[in-house]
Amino acid sequence: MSSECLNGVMQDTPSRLREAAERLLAERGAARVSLRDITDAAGANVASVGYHFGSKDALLDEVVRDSLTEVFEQQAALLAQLPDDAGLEELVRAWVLPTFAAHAGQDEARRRRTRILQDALHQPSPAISALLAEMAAPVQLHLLDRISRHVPHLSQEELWLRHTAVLAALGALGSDFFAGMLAGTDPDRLADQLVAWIVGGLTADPAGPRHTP
Amino acid sequence: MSSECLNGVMQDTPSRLREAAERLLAERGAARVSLRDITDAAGANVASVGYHFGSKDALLDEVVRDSLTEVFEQQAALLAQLPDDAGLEELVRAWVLPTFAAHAGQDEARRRRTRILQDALHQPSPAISALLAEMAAPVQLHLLDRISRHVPHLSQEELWLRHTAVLAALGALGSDFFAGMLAGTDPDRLADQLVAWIVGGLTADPAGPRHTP
DNA sequence: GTCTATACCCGGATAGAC
DNA sequence: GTCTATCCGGGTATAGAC
Repeated sequence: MSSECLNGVMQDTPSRLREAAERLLAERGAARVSLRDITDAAGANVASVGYHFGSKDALLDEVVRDSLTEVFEQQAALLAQLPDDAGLEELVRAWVLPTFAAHAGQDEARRRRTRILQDALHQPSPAISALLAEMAAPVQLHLLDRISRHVPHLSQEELWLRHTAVLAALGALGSDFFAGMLAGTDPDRLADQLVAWIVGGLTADPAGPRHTP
Repeated sequence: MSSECLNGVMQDTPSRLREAAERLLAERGAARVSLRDITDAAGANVASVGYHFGSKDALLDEVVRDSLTEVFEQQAALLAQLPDDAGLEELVRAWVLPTFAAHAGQDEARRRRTRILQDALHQPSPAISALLAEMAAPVQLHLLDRISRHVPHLSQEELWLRHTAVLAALGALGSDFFAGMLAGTDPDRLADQLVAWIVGGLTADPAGPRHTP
């Protein structure tokens, strides 16, 4: 029997595993989800993950990949929608909203995706890091290109550093520790404040040579 | 026998465990250090950690606590040394250097400490988070107080967000993923550029109310 | 009081029966 | 395709040697 249905909603084992993994990943983060948690939630056997996906990590990678694809597509769509002469703040907003702000009153699926992206962003796992770098590259490069027109005083290197630092901050702010420090602030307001901060950081004058007037 | 010496250098078991744990923690990060790694490196039995420290986490907490103490003391010393009318950039420099820049040509012990602090900063472990919050609080509050004089246009809430975001970025930049993105940049130069970026972010105008001219 | 051997539980992977 | 049994590595608790 390859499907478990009551009212025709449940699908085959791989789908159920994917669904359970995605839900648990978004709820608890990769660090606190065991193989048994997933298979129990999916009503499947421990070995089923190995059979259908190869390993726990392979399943998680797939789930993360799907989530990231949608987040980055959303980001790309927002960017494509902006006129060619869009202001820096609009660009930053298109950058930040899909990766962070969806904590707010968005639909369940979207909230899951951003949780998963943030979890991936502060994940030390090499596989996920590679995945992230591979998938983020196209949008981020496009973003950098458009941002660079607004900050001509920055070298490539310096813009790259700031972009990286902002990404690092966005990822880390999703962790329990930092999220706890910011609990109590309205998420929409938080997004606005983050955008203002990021724009300020990007437009700042570059570091001059030390002790040289 | 409570000590293992060749030339009178090696100490008792707890010290050797602490030393090994500190070294491995700085080298690989908490996620990739097992109890057996530590005890093997220290020439001790698996159970010795439980006996002397209670648990692996307790030992790691102790090591982290020691490292953080020194980092925050250094930060406090740098701050105390600055004149009352110190500029924002100097304040930020005193903030960033102990927590980040020591990647550079510093001595071994200091490099270890900053590696451990960065690892702790992007560690999801609740115990470490609590530790971090407890230990960082005094210096960070003092820092915030002095910074706030330079950015009177920011509300408490907004300054807190930016401070948190910068902390998050500093922690995450130490992770393999982000460190890899910045490999190839001279560490001293990186520190200067980070300072410039942070100052810019702090001095940026706050977020206005959305869609209200 | 210090240390060791050992056994236990958990989590992931996998071989082989069905 | 599915399941059981088993192995291995990791953290912990304890019994007993010295």
